[in-house]
Amino acid sequence: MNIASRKQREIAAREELILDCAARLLGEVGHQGLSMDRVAEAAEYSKGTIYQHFDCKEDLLAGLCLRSSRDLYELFSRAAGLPLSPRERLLAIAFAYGLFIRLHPLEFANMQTLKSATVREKTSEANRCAMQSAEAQVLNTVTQVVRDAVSDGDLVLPPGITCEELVFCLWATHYGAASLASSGIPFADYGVGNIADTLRKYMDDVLDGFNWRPTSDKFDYAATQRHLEEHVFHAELRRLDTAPS
Amino acid sequence: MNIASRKQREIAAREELILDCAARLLGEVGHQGLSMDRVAEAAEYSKGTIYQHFDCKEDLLAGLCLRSSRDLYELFSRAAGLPLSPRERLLAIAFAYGLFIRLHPLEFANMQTLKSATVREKTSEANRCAMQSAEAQVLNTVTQVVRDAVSDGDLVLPPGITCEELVFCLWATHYGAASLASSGIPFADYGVGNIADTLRKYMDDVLDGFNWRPTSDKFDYAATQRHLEEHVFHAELRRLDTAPS
DNA sequence: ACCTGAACACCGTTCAAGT
DNA sequence: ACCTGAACACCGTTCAAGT
Repeated sequence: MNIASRKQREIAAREELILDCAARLLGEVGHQGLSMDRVAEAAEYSKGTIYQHFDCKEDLLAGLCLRSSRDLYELFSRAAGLPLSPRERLLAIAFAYGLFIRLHPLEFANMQTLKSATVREKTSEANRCAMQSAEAQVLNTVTQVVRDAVSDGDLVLPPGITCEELVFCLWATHYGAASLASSGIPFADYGVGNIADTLRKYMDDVLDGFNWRPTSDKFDYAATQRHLEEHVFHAELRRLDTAPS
Repeated sequence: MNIASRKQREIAAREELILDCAARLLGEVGHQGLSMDRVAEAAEYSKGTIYQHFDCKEDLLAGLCLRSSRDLYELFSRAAGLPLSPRERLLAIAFAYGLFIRLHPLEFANMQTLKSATVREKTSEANRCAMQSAEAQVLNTVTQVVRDAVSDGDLVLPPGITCEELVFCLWATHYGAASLASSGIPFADYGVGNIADTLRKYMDDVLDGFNWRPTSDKFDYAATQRHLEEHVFHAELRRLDTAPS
């Protein structure tokens, strides 16, 4: 029994090593250059051993995506747990999302890849379930903030829309904006210079439109933004400035 | 001169033939199965000839994407040109977008692929420019409807947000929702059963929040929706019912 | 029992050889 | 001048042969 569990730990450690190597390779050679050969070589195992851990390449990518989801969950948890009003905490989550994408552009691109039905259905069931539950954790973190706003009386949802549905639409907006922003389409030519600023302004207007109190004419959300930048996520922002990949 | 122009026409016709074959193959073998070998075989030309038309595989996919953008532009033009109020016409455009995605799921997936910076930068400059101008046409169609609303006095934009920026955010929302919807993530488990209905309801609330007149408490937009389904896009919807791929 | 790496099928791309 | 398809390098995946 003891031997078996030690063996299990070793296998888990090797899986982590493989994922570490894959993550590093992603940064060095990009998504296209990441091949099973290179992963095997970097991890100093044979390809057959890699395939004992991951059913196929997509499954390996799913492993990376799962890690990213957990990183994202940590950032979201920090944002959602701040001693601020629900609307400020939602702003903090949106900020954390943009921050995550800027900190980990390749990991975000990989998460986008995994949001393709054809890719996803090739992953192992174990990894797919794990990803699903990680995604649910992330979503629930946001949903809870909206629920807090409702129970505090800050937000009255319009009839026919639930907290979960609102969160889905907010997610779609931010995910869509991030996807388009990373597409290389020259939006500046269309009159959209700074996408992050545009999105933040738009979300202010949308939440004001939902009459989510305190509305932005009664509260200085720009000050919250500065607080997030200068204190809450200061360390992460510094990492961005020093290493602009 | 005459001979040269005839030759040019023949080359253009062959390019269309190649794209026809590629589009058909996309439906038959999917994105993964679409190889340059298969395209060459289906078009009954050698691979070398295919490469005379398209610099690389990504360039061929860009050719398909360009066609899809033109199809989308046609649908949007019809929606934007309806003899209805600006807000109804925006609803019609949103409907057309959802319709396009349901009619051409594989083409939409291909357009998503082309919205990746790494893929896009491999395409030929000619195709990239053509895609860009096609995208601009699509975007401008929507922007014009918003401009009409502003000049009619139906919509007063909040300070600090332009028509173009609003359109970008609306696009991000619908694009993001469509991407997530086609990801295979089981949103029903999170409490979002029907994504299309959710999005429509949310957009009603958002536009009401912007006080875009007539607001939905003064006007029956569900009736507009029925009108679109039963008359304007009736033929397309029938195609969907008869051939549910 | 576990790991290896040669072998296989396939793919994108090129280019010398044909017509 | 234009087209062809063999050849090349690479990739994901498998599995017989080792230890």
